[in-house]
Amino acid sequence: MKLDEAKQQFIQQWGILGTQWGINRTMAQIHALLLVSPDPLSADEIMADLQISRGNTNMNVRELMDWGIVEKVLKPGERKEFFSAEKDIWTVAMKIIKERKRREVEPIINALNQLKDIEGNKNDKEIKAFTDVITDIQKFAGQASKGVDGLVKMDEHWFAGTLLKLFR
Amino acid sequence: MKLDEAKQQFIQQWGILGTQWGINRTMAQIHALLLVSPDPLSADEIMADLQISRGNTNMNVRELMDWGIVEKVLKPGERKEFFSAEKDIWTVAMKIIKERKRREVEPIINALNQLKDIEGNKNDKEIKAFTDVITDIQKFAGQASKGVDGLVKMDEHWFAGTLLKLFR
DNA sequence: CCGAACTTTCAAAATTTTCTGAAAATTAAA
DNA sequence: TTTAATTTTCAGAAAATTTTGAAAGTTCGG
Repeated sequence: MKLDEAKQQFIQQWGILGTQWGINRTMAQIHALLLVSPDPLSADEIMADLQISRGNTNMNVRELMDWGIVEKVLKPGERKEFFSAEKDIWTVAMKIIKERKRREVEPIINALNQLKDIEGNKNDKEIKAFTDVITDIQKFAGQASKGVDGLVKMDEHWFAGTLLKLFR
Repeated sequence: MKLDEAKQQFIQQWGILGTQWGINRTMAQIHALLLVSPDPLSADEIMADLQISRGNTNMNVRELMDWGIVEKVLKPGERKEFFSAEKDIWTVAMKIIKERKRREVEPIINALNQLKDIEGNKNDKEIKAFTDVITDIQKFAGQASKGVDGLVKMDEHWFAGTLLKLFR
């Protein structure tokens, strides 16, 4: 298979995967494109490659930067901005998981707290079923949260180890 | 807070969370409703509660059953079908993770295999950047997959333990 | 069988999300 | 400062997804 064909297929697949997980297709595609580009790309290059508008490019690149998995790169003597993706997949995964937890899961878990104080007899079947579910979700979320933090720590720890290797 | 108000809020929140993770809002809402209902509900009850059409109810309940987190319950002497949700949150989470992995992640990981065989010099910067990313994603996916299978096993093991408790 | 009760399907409508592109804002070289 | 290059914004257009509801299909008691 030719490189360009393979790249396009990868970009399409990554876009589909993103969509299925609630991530904007274009955002996932830009991410895929930057992942497989050895050098940083300009907005114009992204636009040309993915056939998308400047506005779309701009918004999704910014979003990727907000997630901490793409960064702006300035080349000396060039007016344009270039963009480069974090290449270490484990680090990428950790950042995404951490960020989604923070943005999407934590607010809801907090909101659940307010739902635990229900008027009426705590032994009523309906009330008990409800508060039990809320409590269980909170417990589960707490455990899952610890698990995720553990993974993130692992990553940071391993990163420190890698840095050391550079000096050996 | 009144029970019904809290229920409605929980259902709305669960729907939003679902949406953000690429799950149909109504599907998540039906799931939430069944989670907090002590008894199985009929399609008519779900329709009335969430103010949705029969078709919508039917499709999303079927999808929840496909995921293995809602089951059909037949009451003796009743013509109607009733639906009940798996109440153990850990089990629900494991089923969802397992299923999403199988349906959405695995097909893409398999598709990546075909992208690794690129025409041209393997040392070319562009080609190397591409194949390295694909290889890293596959490695990562393999590890993550093992991790998930481990969690699922934990669940099954723990389930056996719970069964025992019923007899103590 | 028949027909009432219930479930399923799916084309079209409604809604939500995403994308475009031109105007406004910003930046920096001259 | 002026001007040209570049980035950002966002209202409206386009696309994708979800929902409806009525017709078709199924099931089962009599």
